[in-house]
Amino acid sequence: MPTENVPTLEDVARAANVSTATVSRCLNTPERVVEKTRERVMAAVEALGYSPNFGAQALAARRTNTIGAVIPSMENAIFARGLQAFQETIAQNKSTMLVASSSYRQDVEQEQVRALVARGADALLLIGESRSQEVYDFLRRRKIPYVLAWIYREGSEHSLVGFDNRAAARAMAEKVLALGHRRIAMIAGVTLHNDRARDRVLGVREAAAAHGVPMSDLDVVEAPYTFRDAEDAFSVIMQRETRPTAVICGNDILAIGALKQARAMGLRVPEDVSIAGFDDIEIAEVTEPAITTVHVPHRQMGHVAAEILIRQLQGKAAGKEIEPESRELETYIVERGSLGPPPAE
Amino acid sequence: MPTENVPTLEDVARAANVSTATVSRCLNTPERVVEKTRERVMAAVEALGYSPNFGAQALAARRTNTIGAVIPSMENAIFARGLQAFQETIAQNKSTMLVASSSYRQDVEQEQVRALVARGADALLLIGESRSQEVYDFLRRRKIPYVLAWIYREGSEHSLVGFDNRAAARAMAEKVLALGHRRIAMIAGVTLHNDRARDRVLGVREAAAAHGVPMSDLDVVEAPYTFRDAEDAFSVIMQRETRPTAVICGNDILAIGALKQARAMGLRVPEDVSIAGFDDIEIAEVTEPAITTVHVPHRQMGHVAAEILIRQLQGKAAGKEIEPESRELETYIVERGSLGPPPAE
DNA sequence: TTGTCGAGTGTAAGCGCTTACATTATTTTT
DNA sequence: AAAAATAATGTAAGCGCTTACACTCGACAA
Repeated sequence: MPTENVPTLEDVARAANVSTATVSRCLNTPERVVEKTRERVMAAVEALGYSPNFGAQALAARRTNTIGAVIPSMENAIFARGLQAFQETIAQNKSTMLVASSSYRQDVEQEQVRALVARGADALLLIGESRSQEVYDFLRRRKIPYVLAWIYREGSEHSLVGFDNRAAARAMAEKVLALGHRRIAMIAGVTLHNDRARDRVLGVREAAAAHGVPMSDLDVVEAPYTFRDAEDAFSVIMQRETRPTAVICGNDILAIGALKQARAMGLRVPEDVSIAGFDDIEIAEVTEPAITTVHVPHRQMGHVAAEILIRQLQGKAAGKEIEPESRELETYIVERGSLGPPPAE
Repeated sequence: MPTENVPTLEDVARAANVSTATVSRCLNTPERVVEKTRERVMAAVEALGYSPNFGAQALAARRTNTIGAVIPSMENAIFARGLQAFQETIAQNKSTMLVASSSYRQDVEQEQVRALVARGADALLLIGESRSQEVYDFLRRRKIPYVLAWIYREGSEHSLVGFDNRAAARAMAEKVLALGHRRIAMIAGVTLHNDRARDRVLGVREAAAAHGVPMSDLDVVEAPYTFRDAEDAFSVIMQRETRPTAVICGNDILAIGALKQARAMGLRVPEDVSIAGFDDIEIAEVTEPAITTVHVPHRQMGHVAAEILIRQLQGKAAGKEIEPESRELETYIVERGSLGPPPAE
């Protein structure tokens, strides 16, 4: 039976009859300790049920083996899979992930970044690129490696792991246009402080313009990422003079809300109106009809983001400067049932 | 411009021309410092951009202001809302939440508990009650307050915040039986190491037995909480000699998978077959038909769990023994479209 | 044999903070 | 106005660990 009080390094050292330095080495750099000693120490560790004190370790080593992530929301599944992959990769590297969510608010995000850094996060995963310069300055001054995910563009000064939201959205719009749709509308996410949402709108607008299809400001309505808001947005869109034949949504949550509202309005999808999503989260597959959407490589994104951070951390430990490293991932359109040709007039 | 290096308490003390103790007090117990001094110190804190070193603080104060949570999965929305509420309440108390997910595996969970404690978690939120005694012993020895959520039963030695899964499932089954169904089946979650899943099965069986409705082992099939597995399970069930007229699912994910498969098989819900869910996660509302399910007070659960932990932590700081405190919450059935009377024979 | 070297281990100085206790300033009491 | 009580601040001892540096000792070269 272990003692009442939590054992310390010193207890182990005493039990194994070595110095605390040796115990520490056994735990951190076992190859620097001769086998016989190591065995003795490990036995003592085992016997006492020793586990290092995190604070002390962090203080002395100036490193916490903790990587933080600030995501906009944990209430929907958009970031869940990516984060899961991120965490798995982090864990393989003997680090822990700390998550915080910002509710899509820039001020909250900034607060969370500070909190995570204050708690010793060695590195950070953030979503998207648009945030106050202050945050970047803060991170740079503190020399904290960070990677921005869910986004990619050439020539950024940051480390980016993601895809070109604009191009992907454009591709989806192209597909919609290719099917013959000429009246299209969009339910976008809230674009304020959200570059992914913004880029997706841009992509759709670009494609429309390229095909000479007019899209007024009224054809793009923004909605927070909830089913309810999407339903309302869809209603608004469909009550306009000339109804669109296709509604492109900023993500799958919005698409599902739109789909539900379409049904409520007695519209068949895709016969009466087509709906397209973005993200390919799990539920996009189980609706009726299933959502045609842009597949995003969530797991790969989380995985690669983790790898980059780990590499930067190693470089930093070796005294090198942190240098940005980006990676573009591919998206593709998954054709399911919600997108079809426009109804004959 | 702040200095190149991260400022320490001592830097602040020097800048404000006071001792480090005073600075520490300004930050932690401001009422113990006279206003004029405090202003001076705060100005210095501001000017230097000081933020305390987490490790040092944890080491000296023997407390991290971190509360850990180990949930079975973050890939589906089951725990998301509850966790969000938990985190909000924790945050109000100037603590941070650390999340880990166990992928519904008991050994992984045990590992995560250790990891969180090693990382200095002051208290822990766990899901359900069924885990190795070792874990409880470990927590008790380390004097770490913990609460078990998503579950409730009388007379537990632990702190429980949740609802009676068995009674809730029984109520749902009663409702199904009251509608006239006499051939019912269940798609349950994997019951191994999962008391919520187990209790839900028990509740359904109890109700069936009470009404003299036979339920063989074949009528209850277990499936991991994914759409795909639920689809397969539904197929299996519907291929049996005598088809059930109602399928009660262990949670909404399973219900949605079942619903999808029903459609794929050309069965109308609820005309040909009724489907019931459990949890009332957001998507249960947007399927067609929407899922009739057991509403679980996710947010309240997270909120109350956090409150209990905070209280226990305060008690502990005051030198008291940790004493378990439980709270039962109410569930109710939300009637939507997926449950109806059985088809006429 | 002596000197050199390197591997293994120990010594001890912090890491940046909190807090018990000591000291000094201020207020209250008599 | 002096004594006593109280409030504000300072002093300094850790908290439990890592790691630079010092030391010991056997292997090997000269």
